[in-house]
Amino acid sequence: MTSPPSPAIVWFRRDLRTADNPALAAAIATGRRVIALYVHDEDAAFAPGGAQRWLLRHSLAALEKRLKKLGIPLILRSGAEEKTVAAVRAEAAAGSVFWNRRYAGEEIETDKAIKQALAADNVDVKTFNGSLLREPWETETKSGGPYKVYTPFWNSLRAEGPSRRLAPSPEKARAPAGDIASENLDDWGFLPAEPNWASEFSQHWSAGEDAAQKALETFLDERAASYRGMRDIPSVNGTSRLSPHLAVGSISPLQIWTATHAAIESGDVPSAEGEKFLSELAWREFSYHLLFHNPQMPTKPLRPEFANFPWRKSRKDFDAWTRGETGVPIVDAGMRELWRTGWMHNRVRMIVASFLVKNLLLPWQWGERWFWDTLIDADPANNTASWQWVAGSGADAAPYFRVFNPLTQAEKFDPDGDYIRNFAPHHIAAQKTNAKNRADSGAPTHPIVDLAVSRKRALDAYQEMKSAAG
DNA sequence: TTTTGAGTTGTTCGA
DNA sequence: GTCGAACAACTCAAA
Repeated sequence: MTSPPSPAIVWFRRDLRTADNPALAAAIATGRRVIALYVHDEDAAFAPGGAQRWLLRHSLAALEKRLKKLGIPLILRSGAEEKTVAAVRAEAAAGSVFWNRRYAGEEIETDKAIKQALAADNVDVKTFNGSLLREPWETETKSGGPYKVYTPFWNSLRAEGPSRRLAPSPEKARAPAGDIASENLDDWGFLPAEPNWASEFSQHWSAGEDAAQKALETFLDERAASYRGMRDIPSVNGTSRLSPHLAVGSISPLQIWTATHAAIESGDVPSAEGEKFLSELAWREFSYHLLFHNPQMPTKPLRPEFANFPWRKSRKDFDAWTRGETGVPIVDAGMRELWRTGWMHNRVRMIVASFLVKNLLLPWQWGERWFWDTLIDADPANNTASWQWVAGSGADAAPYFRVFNPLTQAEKFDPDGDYIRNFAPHHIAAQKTNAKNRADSGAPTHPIVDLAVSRKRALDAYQEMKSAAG
């Protein structure tokens, strides 16, 4: 007599959805019983930061509901990833484990080790691309290497298109035969208690794949047609706001790509607008391309001459930046939007990052860590690649002499001061009492650094680095 | 192999 | 107020 086929485990990571989930679809297609597993490892590289835990809590709850409709429970376990996956595998006597790939260096190492250990126990491991349009190694220059400049990367991606098809949406899955122990989501402490800094988050964000699909539809129906003109105005809801969903995988870039192309083809979205949106999605792909080919990117400058850059180490200035107390209106507004909503408009991210790195001359790694902890959409590739881009140490980075002037930026992109009024109203009030005030978006009340002096200081520091390197 | 054109997001200065 | 040049060469990607 032969024993019944063993169950298959699907290990969920940053792919918290049932639609277009290649690992889940493949596991169900085997016809075996399916165990859906999520592991929370406090010590993992890129363990979620504080704000993202809020999103994760709600995204996991949504996934649990979705899986229940398919007929299977979501098994929650905490502990070291390698040990925990092995333990659940053994308990359930699973014969195979499926997952969608990750791309940060430490994550690749972890997954490799787990795969080897499982293979040694004769467990079949299958991995998939669930998070990118193309695998980072599938896109190459004509001479065979990775891209280091965005535009040719984008040209190539647009010409080649995604390298996979949408995975079929599952309708039913076979539940595990016996009970498999699961922890309680609410015991993980992902929601803040006192003080509840996330009290406003739910006004701005909804979690789960249904909410993600709705957000995508709304964007394509109502905002994509004016994307190019509106995407840079922080007081306007002009962007897709899909980044939190992408970060935890409640939507896939392929779902976005496919829907956007359909909207272009049906004539609902002008192609120039839709293409611009897709080119922003391609920045995420480019960041993953860079991360895969430069595993040290999260901590070390890509350009070696930055290794000895003369960063300042002022905790005091850094704290003022984190609290939105720099005295520079649009910088303070941005940092307060981040704290209140778990998100910051892309234009303002560039402004506050430039201010930290250039005007305050503080290490981009400090800013990266703060963003990691406070952004609900924190992403290992996007966050590190973008900070390096602003600092000038990254691939295809801004030239060193490009120092944003936060007042000019505010006049340009927040001309009526609507954004500043929303998040840092005290600056507007301060100006109203000043007879000689400039435009609403204008002069800071008491900036912690003089903008002209600190700009010069940044340019000198870069000059110094260059002479030292040369 | 060599050459050539180009490179997300800007600011300031001086005519 | 507007506009072009300077800022700095350097690396990348493709022909």
